[in-house]
Amino acid sequence: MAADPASARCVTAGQPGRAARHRRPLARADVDFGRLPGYIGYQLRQAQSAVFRDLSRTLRETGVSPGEFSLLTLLKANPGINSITLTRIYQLDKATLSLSIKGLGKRGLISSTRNAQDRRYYELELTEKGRTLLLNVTRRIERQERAMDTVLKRGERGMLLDLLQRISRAFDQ
Amino acid sequence: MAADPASARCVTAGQPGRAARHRRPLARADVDFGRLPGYIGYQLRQAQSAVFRDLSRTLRETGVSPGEFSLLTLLKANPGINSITLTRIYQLDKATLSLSIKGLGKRGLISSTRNAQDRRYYELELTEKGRTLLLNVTRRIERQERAMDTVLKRGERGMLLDLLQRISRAFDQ
DNA sequence: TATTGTTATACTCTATAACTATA
DNA sequence: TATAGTTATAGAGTATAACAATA
Repeated sequence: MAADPASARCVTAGQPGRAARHRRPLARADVDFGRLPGYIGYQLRQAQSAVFRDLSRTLRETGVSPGEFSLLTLLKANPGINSITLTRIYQLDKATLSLSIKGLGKRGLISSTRNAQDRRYYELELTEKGRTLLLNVTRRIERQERAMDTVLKRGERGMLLDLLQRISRAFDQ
Repeated sequence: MAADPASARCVTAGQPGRAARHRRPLARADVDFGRLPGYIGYQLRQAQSAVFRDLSRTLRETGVSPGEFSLLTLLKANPGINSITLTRIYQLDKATLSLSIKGLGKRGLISSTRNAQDRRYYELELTEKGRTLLLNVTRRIERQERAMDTVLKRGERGMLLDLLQRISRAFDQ
């Protein structure tokens, strides 16, 4: 692939050659992406990071991160769920989740109640404050989802969700 | 927070109620995901992290991270590119990219040549060692891509790539 | 003055290991 | 002995700010 081997090697600075074409920074449009755009892994990362970047901005004033939003939503739908179940869902270590849960608890968004039948478990639940904040955050999330719909034609959202789920499942462990 | 005796503020431990249903950990199938599965942002994160997790395992013995793979590929396709151009592509801070580049340089995978016309620029290029390693890494990446194809029907890869690109562009700054 | 690049520092997210308590 | 959960620590990956060199 390297046309002229003399073109760089740390010593040829200034010699005319391939590299000399890049004296000025390339515009994005002039960059050759090679096979990257054909890789699902690459496009997935690009899309995810663009969405994540936008979402972090949108959620900043709520003080809730995208990951915490998922956690709160799961807690709302499954009051009393414990952290071991959450680790199975997220494929995160229990120590990692323990920190997230501690953070949400410190902010008064969730409560943790020891189970009387088996005192090793803590039942997690949204507090009133947590429920209220979650409503606000959910509105912002859904505004972002509607923004995505503006670049999707009818039926394409469902298609995309299905394709993404199949990719996830393909690598489930 | 769970270990905190103050968690007794929840006081309902042991009382029969909603939480009592969850004395034992829920299986994943029994968890209510609420509206999460309908959010593109959520499915994107799940898919991306599943793929990333698998890839990190696959690439471990090469010593190259997924992000470094993209960087090396771009360097191969655009010999002489400089780091400012790379920051535009990746939307990463120049300080962040400087660290990645330093890492690749230390491992002898890329060379950095000062431009003689404008000595502020460094032209980046793969070394022979970098080219050889990239071939190996690319083989692994493409094996993963073929694994994804086993869950996709004819035409669906192209559809997915197109949808992901549109989502990325929708949030391009 | 503006641009390319580096370094110091810090923050977030994550994992591993060692620990406590409970069963 | 096994399970739920916490804490300490460390490693990525990232950003901000201050800086040096060059234009």
